Amino acid sequence: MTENRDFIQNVSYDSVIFGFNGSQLKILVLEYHNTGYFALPGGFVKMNESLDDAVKNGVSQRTGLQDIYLEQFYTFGSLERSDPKIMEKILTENNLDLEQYGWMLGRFLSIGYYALINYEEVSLKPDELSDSINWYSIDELPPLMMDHREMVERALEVLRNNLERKLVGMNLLPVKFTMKQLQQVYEAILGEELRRTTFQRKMLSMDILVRHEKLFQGKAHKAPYLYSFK
Amino acid sequence: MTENRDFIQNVSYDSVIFGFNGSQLKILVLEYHNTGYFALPGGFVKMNESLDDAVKNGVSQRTGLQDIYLEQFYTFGSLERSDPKIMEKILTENNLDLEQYGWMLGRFLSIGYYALINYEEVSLKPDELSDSINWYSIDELPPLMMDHREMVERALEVLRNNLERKLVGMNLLPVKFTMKQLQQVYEAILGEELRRTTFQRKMLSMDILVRHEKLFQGKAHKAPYLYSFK
DNA sequence: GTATTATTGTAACAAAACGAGACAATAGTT
DNA sequence: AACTATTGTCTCGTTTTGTTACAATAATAC
Repeated sequence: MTENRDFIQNVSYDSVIFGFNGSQLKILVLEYHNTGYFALPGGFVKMNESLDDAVKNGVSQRTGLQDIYLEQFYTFGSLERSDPKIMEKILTENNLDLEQYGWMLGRFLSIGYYALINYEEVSLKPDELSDSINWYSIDELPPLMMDHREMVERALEVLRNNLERKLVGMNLLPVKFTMKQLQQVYEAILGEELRRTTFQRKMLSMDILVRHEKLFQGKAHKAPYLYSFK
Repeated sequence: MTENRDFIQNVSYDSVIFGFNGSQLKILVLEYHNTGYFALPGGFVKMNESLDDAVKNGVSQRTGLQDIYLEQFYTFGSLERSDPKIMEKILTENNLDLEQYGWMLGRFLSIGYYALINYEEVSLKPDELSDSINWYSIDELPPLMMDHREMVERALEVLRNNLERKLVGMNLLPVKFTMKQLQQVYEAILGEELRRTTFQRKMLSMDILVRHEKLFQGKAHKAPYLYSFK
């Protein structure tokens, strides 16, 4: 089987890119040309490039964003996870030379990263092999190829565990946001409803927020304050 | 540079093997022949072997244990972490052919795992390249080569985070243990002292322990109960 | 034996955190 | 001017945690 000396062999990365549309947690999923295969955005690591940079560049290219919040969550290394049949179909449907790209059919370790990005700011760009990249709500995902579904589950699990210790909201919300928006981010990630008063009290007591002017939304009720992270 | 087709190229694993000697948290560190280099036990992943199995086998061989509790904690992928000079010295001091083992001098991604094992049960075996493998207290480690020190720090960090969610004590203690021993494990991992009464109340309220007979230690005070995990 | 000692198990009370409900303030609608 | 939905805050009761206290007890010293 052929190789590609530019990349580390048998290693890939996959990214679970989270965004928040105001009410739902979403991730980016791409679809490969004429195959029906849905997949997480992924890529390979160049021989003279750090793992973090490889992921950063890949996510940047697809989202048009710089300064992306990334967190590594797991490395997938089972034998069963790799499926040369699937990769072969993707290559042939893209009219790619199996001689040249045969290295993609081998067994791969894949390092999983999740990204938290501001949903509003992205401008999506599919890569060469895929004809679309789109947001999907995390509870309405299409069937994902290989072990990508498991990757999403595990990313979510780690994200939930990190929720208390890292300022997750900062990366999923605009700079200024209401308490309700912040609560909705937490609820979307945890997949459960939170008590409004308890949530508000806790957030305020943590001393991480700055209160700004009120936000007048043109609604028939009291206007909420805007907050930002300190 | 030569290759070895049996292994995935440019990928290794390293293991932080924790044990508890009754009062201190310790890890296994090996020393390479005639080099002064101290390192974490590591190895490579065979092309037809899962990542988990590779680590399991490596740790088994060095400790003589089966059924080892392993947890992956991070994959290290910077460019600077690899140092061909160090690897070259290790190879030459072991009289190994640079032509045959030259693939070890390249750039490596390394997947970090930590293991929790029963200190009493191990029978240590150095591998071919190292002349010793020994327990070191985590606050009296020798200078470790490359980024192995950082690996230990990060393993500890993840272990601490997992302390509440996983039954860490089960793997570091004998089957039956006293409440004080359990507390000492927690204190050693957290690096801080815990209140005896609060700790005891919390552990008992979690409904994970079974109380057995008392342990008479020949000491001039009340004998503690022995416990095991449910 | 009996007093002594250090440690253990648990109770008791105080302080802090949290759940649940209530209510006043208020931006816009009717 | 009355009404509506949402927000910010307070209260009160419950649960959890921190702290102190104390009785029980296994071995030792006498």
